Amino acid sequence: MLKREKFAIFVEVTGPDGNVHGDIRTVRMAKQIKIKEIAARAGVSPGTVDRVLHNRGNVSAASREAVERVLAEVKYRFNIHASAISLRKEYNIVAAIPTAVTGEYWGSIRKGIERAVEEYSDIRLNCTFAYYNQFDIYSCRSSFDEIAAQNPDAVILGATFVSEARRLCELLEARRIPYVFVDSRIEQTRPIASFATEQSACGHLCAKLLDAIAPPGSAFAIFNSKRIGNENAYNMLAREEGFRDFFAGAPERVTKSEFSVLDPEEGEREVLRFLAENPRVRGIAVMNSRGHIIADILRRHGIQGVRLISFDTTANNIKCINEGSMWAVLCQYPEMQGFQAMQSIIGWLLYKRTEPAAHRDMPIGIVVRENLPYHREFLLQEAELLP
Amino acid sequence: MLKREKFAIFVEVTGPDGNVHGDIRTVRMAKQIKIKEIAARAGVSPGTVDRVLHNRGNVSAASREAVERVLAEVKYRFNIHASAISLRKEYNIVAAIPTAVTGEYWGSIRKGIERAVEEYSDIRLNCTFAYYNQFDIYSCRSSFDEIAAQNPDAVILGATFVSEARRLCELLEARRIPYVFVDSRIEQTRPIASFATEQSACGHLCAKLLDAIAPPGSAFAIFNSKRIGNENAYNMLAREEGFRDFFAGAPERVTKSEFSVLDPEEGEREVLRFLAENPRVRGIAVMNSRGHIIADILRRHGIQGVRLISFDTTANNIKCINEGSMWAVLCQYPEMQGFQAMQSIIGWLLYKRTEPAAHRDMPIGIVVRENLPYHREFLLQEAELLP
DNA sequence: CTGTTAGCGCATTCAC
DNA sequence: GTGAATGCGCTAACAG
Repeated sequence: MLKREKFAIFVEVTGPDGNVHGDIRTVRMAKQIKIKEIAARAGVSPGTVDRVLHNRGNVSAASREAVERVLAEVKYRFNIHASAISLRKEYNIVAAIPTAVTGEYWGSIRKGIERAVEEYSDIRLNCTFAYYNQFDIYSCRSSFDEIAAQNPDAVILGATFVSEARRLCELLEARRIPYVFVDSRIEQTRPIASFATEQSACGHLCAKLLDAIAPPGSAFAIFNSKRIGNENAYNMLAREEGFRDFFAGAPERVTKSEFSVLDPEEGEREVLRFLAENPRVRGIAVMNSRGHIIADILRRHGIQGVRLISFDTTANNIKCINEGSMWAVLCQYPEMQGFQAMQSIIGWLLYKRTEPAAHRDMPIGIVVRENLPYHREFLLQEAELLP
Repeated sequence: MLKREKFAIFVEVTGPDGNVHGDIRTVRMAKQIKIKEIAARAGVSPGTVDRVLHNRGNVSAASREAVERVLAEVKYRFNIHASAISLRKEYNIVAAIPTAVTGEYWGSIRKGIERAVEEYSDIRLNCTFAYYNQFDIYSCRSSFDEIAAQNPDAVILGATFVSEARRLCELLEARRIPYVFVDSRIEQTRPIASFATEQSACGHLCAKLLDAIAPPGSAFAIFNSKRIGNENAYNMLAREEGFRDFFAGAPERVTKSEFSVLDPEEGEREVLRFLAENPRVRGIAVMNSRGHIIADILRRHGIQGVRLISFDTTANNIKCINEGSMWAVLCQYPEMQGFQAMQSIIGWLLYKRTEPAAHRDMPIGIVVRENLPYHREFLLQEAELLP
């Protein structure tokens, strides 16, 4: 009834009813070929194979070809453990990002980077964070100059000033220093990878949700904080574009307003005035993480029936979601961005993965009160393999 | 203006306006202590330290104490690379799960498991899949018996028959074979980890969404497929409970119905009849992955204004989301579950992480048409470090 | 240019 | 019980 082979290969199980019930199959690891074996087959020494694999020159055309011929037949993969263990180089990596406050967006990106350093703690990584004020081009420039001065092995860039970023990228490319982007992608640069959310899709989604949850025919407002926040204007504009695109057939349903963050009382007056003047508005989109400010105003003034959606699972926003003053936040998984950015650098530096990876769009998470308790910024469990 | 030390430690950048603009700080890896060093400090040999660390006996009380004293002072961590490389054992792992069809729920779990095997390909893992028919207790029993016969090093269990699962777990515990659950957690068992979604929270979320997107005062229906599907009844019941809980204040708004899957034409008649008899129903929840069947019926009959939410990003459901016949699916990240299950086994077997991990609730994803293109079952990029 | 060799940190014999 | 010795697969320095 049970056919069995050493460690089960294929088994059919026939039950009392005469039917086949089960099916067992084994996925066995293919035996990995080693450098030594490749060397033997190519008639060269392991050292030469290593030189070919890492493209580090000093190999005659003949040897190279011999090795490559073997390589073409077998599918060789580095044993990352053996690599890591025999690699004693220290890597200096700089992350130049806007000031990262714990619990806010850039703080999460930083956390993701730090987690990667932790996760790969068997690799000697020094990570330097160079923070700048994202509303201050001088600080950005100094920060970037400093990076150049450091001459690091790789750079992680959270770029809010496009021109400055381009300048730095040129410099890095000239020095052959690899770099990756987080939270952005900049044309005419050649990062080894970039991680960002498709902002207009976020705006589109935001509109879709507000439209779905508000009474038919409602009007909607885009609220932007005035020049202060923790996001760059570029992202906000792209989101707004996506939002308006959703209502392209009825643009009159979308209004836009601004509110001061620096002067909260003035901001509050602005918001209340706007709502009084626009009674058909039944949904508000705040295109950055400052939605909690609006939520507080709505809550304090007992304004019902106006749904609010904002961005990023910051500490403040989470509070609002929980107390019901905000309907949803859209989440960009900043921790994942940071983690993956560092991962791609490790892949490049250590494992010589030298083709630039395509840009990666991050998932867009929808977080409402009911799934908030299960939401995780960092979606793979942290450092699972660390003892 | 720039203070610098070897590789930047702290830098303040003063701009033309006299303000401080930047801030640079380095996170340097703490130097890890090695077994050799511990041995030296404890006045024993590396071998002895290893024996203590792995609890494998043949150590005098005196040596053990000496080592443990040192261990208490320093925070030692195995170098996973060195461990992995010097560990040449082959591990046989069995995954006993319901028949896994690619593109459906259990197929994704399998994929996650396979990805983990792939990702950790430097560890010798053989994974055997023992599939059973989740509606057939005989097949489950045979499958589980086979597992016992195999005497594997660890087991992944997707358990739909509680009694059978318990019986197997007892057996495994007696033989000290570690096991983990995916998609479930079963009382009175002691898995080293378990990964599952909080099903009643899913139901609750489902209700919240339907309520939000349907006109005020709408009625809602729970549609269940009759005894055929790819989910176990237990999960469906828990979801229903959560759903009803949301409407606890107005239970009359929730109706329930069933439809045949085996006989599609009959199923269609049932659905149409139900909708005709319950015109106030403006939202339908299908508590398993079979929502696409309802979606097709609604679409083919041009029934507008009834929102539909189902579970799992199966190929069929994704199609419906895209064409607009389904409003959302709730997603349980099955691939992640499979991946993490295997990860926790690796952690246990190789890195001797021996405290049972707490149960892990998976995130609950909301997938609508607008964020579908960015949705990823497997949220950390796949095999990023593989060459 | 190329082969040889000495580690990397840990696990596991094998003598003592 | 315990320490010394060997090897895992790969990298890099060193002779030729």
